[in-house]
Amino acid sequence: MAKTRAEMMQETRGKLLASARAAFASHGYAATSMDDLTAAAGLTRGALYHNFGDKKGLLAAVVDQIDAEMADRARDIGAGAGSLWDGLLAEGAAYIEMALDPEVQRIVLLDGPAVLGDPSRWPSQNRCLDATRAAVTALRAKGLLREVDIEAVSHLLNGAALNAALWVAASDDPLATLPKAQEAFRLMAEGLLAQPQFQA
Amino acid sequence: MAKTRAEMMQETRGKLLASARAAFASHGYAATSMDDLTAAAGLTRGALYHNFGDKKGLLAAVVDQIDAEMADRARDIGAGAGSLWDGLLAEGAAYIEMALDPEVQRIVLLDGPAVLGDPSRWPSQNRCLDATRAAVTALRAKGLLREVDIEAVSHLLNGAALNAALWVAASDDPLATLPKAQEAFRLMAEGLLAQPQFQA
DNA sequence: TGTATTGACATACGGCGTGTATGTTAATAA
DNA sequence: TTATTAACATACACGCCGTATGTCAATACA
Repeated sequence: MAKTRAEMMQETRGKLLASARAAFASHGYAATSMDDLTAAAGLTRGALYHNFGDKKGLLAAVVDQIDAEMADRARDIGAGAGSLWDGLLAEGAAYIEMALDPEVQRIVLLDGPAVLGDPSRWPSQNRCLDATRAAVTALRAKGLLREVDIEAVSHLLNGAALNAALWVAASDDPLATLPKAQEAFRLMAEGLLAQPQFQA
Repeated sequence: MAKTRAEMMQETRGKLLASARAAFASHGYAATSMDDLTAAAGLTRGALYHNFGDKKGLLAAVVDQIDAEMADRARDIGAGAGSLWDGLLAEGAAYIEMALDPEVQRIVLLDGPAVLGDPSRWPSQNRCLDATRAAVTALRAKGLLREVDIEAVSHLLNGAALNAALWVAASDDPLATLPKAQEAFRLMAEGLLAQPQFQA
């Protein structure tokens, strides 16, 4: 069966995204040229500009893709936990672990915010924050928390996990550092939510 | 009195740093050209490459300068507090507030890590982290904490403050959001350090 | 004091990369 | 079957970084 035109386009988009992910992760956004990128995918810059507008558009698409995968994974892990509390803590631990991936670290955590500008204004890179917010919101809706500024708490927890992840990735022995970071994060999250102001 | 040569050089370095701070903060690192930068300072690119090596070197110098100012300010605020506990919390609040400054936000928090690479490997942008680490270390030395993984806690607190700062800066009404972020951060830090594992 | 030398900075040049304008070809529609 | 659109390739113009070279004043030295 001959492929339809829309299918072909999806295929080229996929090739470009895959090539961009590899290139951005290994050399960084600024140091990768569109020529090399597209050549590695067996295409030219014409396809790229036609599909993604410009270089920033391509990065935005890549960030969005990775962010979606992270959110999916975090949600599965959170849903597999016994309680909402455990789910929130497990998501945080998973987030720290996922940031060990160079693609996540370099593209989503470093280049993404710098190139795309203020993260909170962009639709991408917000799904993980949305997951944290949803977890905190659920806790409050269940009556397990009260008077929580959900936004503030979400951003604090996300930032803590993010920086912990960067620390882990930069450490001499990431695999040994990871559990320390996850344990400290768990203590932090529990300590915050155990504050008398929040307890129902 | 005629200025000596070293004084002249310090003066040009200062001019270039000041011009770079303004340009990087307003347009971002990538969108700033060395020609415009130096022309605004009444100089040419020759002076820049002679003094800072390359564009990254200039950014590193700017980040270092701002970071030093932040650390000084945080240290003053921390030293003015009554206790070590209050000092640590006050430094965190001050950090969140300082990140409202576009120079801090854009240059130190966004472009710095992306362009200069892994923050923990760079001497700059670590003084604020050093301050947090020093505060936690002091608490432990005083016998007020035990069995704290100082590194993990420092990175968690720093990351939380950083992300909170970005959230505040991006909010519709930063001045109204700031106290919420600071309050939530205080609760988080207190909650973490109040964990039974840490209490002496 | 006169000269040599160094160093701070300016100028000139080459190369690379982005973005756009134009061209080409294959698929859909009439 | 033909006209049109859209996906993609090719060609060009512009800007910017980094380096190589040049210039001139300040210091060192005799």
